[in-house]
Amino acid sequence: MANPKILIVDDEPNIRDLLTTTLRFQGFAVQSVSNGAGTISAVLAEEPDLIVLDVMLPDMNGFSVTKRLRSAGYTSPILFLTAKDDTQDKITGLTVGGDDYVTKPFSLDEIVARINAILRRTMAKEEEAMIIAGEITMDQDTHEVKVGENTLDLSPTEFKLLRYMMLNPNRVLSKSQILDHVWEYDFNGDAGIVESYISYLRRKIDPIASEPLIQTKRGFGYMLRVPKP
Amino acid sequence: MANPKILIVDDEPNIRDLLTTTLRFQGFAVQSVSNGAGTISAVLAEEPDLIVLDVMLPDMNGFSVTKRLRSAGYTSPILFLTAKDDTQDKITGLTVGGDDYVTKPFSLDEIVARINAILRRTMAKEEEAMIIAGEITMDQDTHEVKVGENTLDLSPTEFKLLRYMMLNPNRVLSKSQILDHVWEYDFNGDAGIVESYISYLRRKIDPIASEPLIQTKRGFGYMLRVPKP
DNA sequence: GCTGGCGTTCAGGTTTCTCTCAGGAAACTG
DNA sequence: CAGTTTCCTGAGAGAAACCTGAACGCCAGC
Repeated sequence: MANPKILIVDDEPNIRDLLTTTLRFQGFAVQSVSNGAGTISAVLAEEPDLIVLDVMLPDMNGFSVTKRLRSAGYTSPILFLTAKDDTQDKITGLTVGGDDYVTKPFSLDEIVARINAILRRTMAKEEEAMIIAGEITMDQDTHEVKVGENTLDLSPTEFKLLRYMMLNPNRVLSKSQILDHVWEYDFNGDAGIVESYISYLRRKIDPIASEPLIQTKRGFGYMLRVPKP
Repeated sequence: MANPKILIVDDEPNIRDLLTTTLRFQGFAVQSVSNGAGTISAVLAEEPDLIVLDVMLPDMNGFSVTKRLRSAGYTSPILFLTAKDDTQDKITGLTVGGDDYVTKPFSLDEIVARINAILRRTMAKEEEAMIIAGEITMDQDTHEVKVGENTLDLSPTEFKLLRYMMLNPNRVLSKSQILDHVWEYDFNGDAGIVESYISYLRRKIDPIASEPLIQTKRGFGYMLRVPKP
């Protein structure tokens, strides 16, 4: 099967570029438009497998766009981008079927994970819900993480950090790389927070792992060590 | 495949020349421009496989340039050059979609290694993460170095020095040559530090190697001896 | 309103690294 | 063989990178 097609709808050029670059790098075929009016024609022309749709557009809102898409016969799922203070019922009104939403500002890791989760359900992409890295297993649907037989209890950020590392095993990841992928794109703090969270993860993983799995590569970053298969 | 094309964007002529010469010698097809305005047209005309982009340009900053490149449909990776005292949050947002950054002042070895790492991932250049020189192997992704079956634990500088020597085996490398490639370009200390680091390397390698691998060519420099295959 | 979990910052402590220097060893020169 | 040059390496000062406990504010749920 060819690469899934994704259409991005957002009026902020920064967000559009950020998403376009990231998703292209993930192997998706990406198109983007900046307003609601262009969405309909782009969808009809491209027939994307998924739409990333900002709810607040200058010319029309997510309801109108969705309504018009649905009545035009488009049935593929939509991932909505909403502001954090949007009311819950406004959001639930939008997400029917395989749809989902993430709040702005998001982290890139988050968006990619959600998109894969949706596509896993709608296209028959089997088997990818489970991430396995050595003795650690992570179920992206249930958020269950295990080291050997022991279940790990992680905070949301710990979970995302570990997921990012598990998706890039045996590779040195710099602190800013981690920051860019795991934290929200407008995070404006110090890279020291990565050190803190690495410390938290170690405290939870090391006591039950057979060996230290998170290694420090001084001067370069961190690495999740996974033995060769 | 033809040689990868690289575009260098920096306003300091010294840096431009330094990079141009080095990268041409590495076999890349190199072009260079001095400001942000010229970048767009150069990119569209040349379609480089990678851009080396100084974040601080006189006419516009790296963010603006990147933004305009991305919205012009240019998707190839960018290696950013940033000042070391730029706060980390300025760097944040840069390492997305295969992009990377190095801080000024850099070492030539560093730049070349990063460029190759990026191209390895974006163009399907497989298998080159591993550098092999006789009984020494070096994995550039995991930073793992082995002599035979034994793993070596190296400091960052030791690692870079050994990498440079492994990339130039059976060739006498003068101390100033080593200094130019392994140390940052503005380092103005004594060449004696190379002696120190050669000594460190020997102390770690010789006990587990079958024979002394680093040879002194008195009056000329050092050489990593690798038997013909 | 209270509580507890979470994200974030910060500072002290610790480890590790870089770089310099100087005395001694080795190699070359005449 | 004595003098000279070059190289080797131990010791150590200082800096950088890293780790971690503690504190604070925020927010959700009770």
